[in-house]
Amino acid sequence: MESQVGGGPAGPALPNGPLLGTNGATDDSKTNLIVNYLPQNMTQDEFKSLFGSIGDIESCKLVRDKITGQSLGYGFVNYSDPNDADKAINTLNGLKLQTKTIKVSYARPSSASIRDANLYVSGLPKTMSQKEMEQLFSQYGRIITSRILVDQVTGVSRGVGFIRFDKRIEAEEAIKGLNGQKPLGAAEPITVKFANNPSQKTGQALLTHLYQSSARRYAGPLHHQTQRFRPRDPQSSPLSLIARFSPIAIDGMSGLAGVGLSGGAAGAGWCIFVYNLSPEADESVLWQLFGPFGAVTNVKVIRDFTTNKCKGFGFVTMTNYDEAAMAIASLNGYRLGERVLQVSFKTSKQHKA
DNA sequence: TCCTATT
Repeated sequence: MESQVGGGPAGPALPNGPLLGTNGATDDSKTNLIVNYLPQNMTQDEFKSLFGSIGDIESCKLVRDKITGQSLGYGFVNYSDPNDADKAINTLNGLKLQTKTIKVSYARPSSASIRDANLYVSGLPKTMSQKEMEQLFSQYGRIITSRILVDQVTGVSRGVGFIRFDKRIEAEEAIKGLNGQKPLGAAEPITVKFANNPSQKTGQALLTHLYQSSARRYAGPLHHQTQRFRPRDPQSSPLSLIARFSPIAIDGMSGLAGVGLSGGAAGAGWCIFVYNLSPEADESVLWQLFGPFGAVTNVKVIRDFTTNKCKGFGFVTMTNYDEAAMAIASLNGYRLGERVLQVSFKTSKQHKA
């Protein structure tokens, strides 16, 4: 649906490495997706597992900070089959994971012209809605995302927000046209400038971020998103956290799978047995149920080979014991539609030493 | 005065 770069502009695009046209068949605009608003603690393996549940993945990448290894909260998935990409958008877009609602959409062709196109806007009238702000900016180009920040308690606008344009030149034009201007009937002029670069975070900010993103989340599926936790006792946080967020931990599944944990074939973690799923149940329902409790590395719905219907049970693998225990405590007896789930740690009969 | 969308 997006017009491709070959649309005819004789301008200085495509410096030397065209993304397509090599053999006439490399158009990935229908297989390549971008995924936004991922939970901070999702790993590459979890990311791959989630999107691999839809269909064969050609490649996927969770984008991480080059230095800290921390997830930047978005990633790319390239499916082998365009139909699977379409299916991923239809079934995974809007999926709630922890406190985030993920967004799944086709990736635009990568290009320098779409980078640094994010604007920070302040001084907005408190009454201005996101839609009104978009209307104000839309005259300068195609808006990819917009957001108005609100007070976490009252929900009222803080008068600041973000506008991401498709192209950086559009953002530049918007600054020229709107910075210092008064929107229609507003008492004060707004300030429009490029947003801070995410990589500008100080070490202190990063540390704070680590503490916050690791604070225990609520107990219960899919609902309230309270972020009001106090920083934990410093003594209780450091090592497990650092391990969790280090590059070693992120890529460590391959080499040390199963060590010290009840491992399943799916990899290291705590395997959870989920019983009384409906015949129509699919992987996404397991992600929805367990995702809010913490790091989920794998989900599997057991299906009848011939009918392809769920046989009534499935498995979920979670990385951390306390999150798994919380999920079990909360979801065992949980009513899903007309059914009451039974949830417990998987009892392993194999491999009795 | 900053939500985290370009490999």
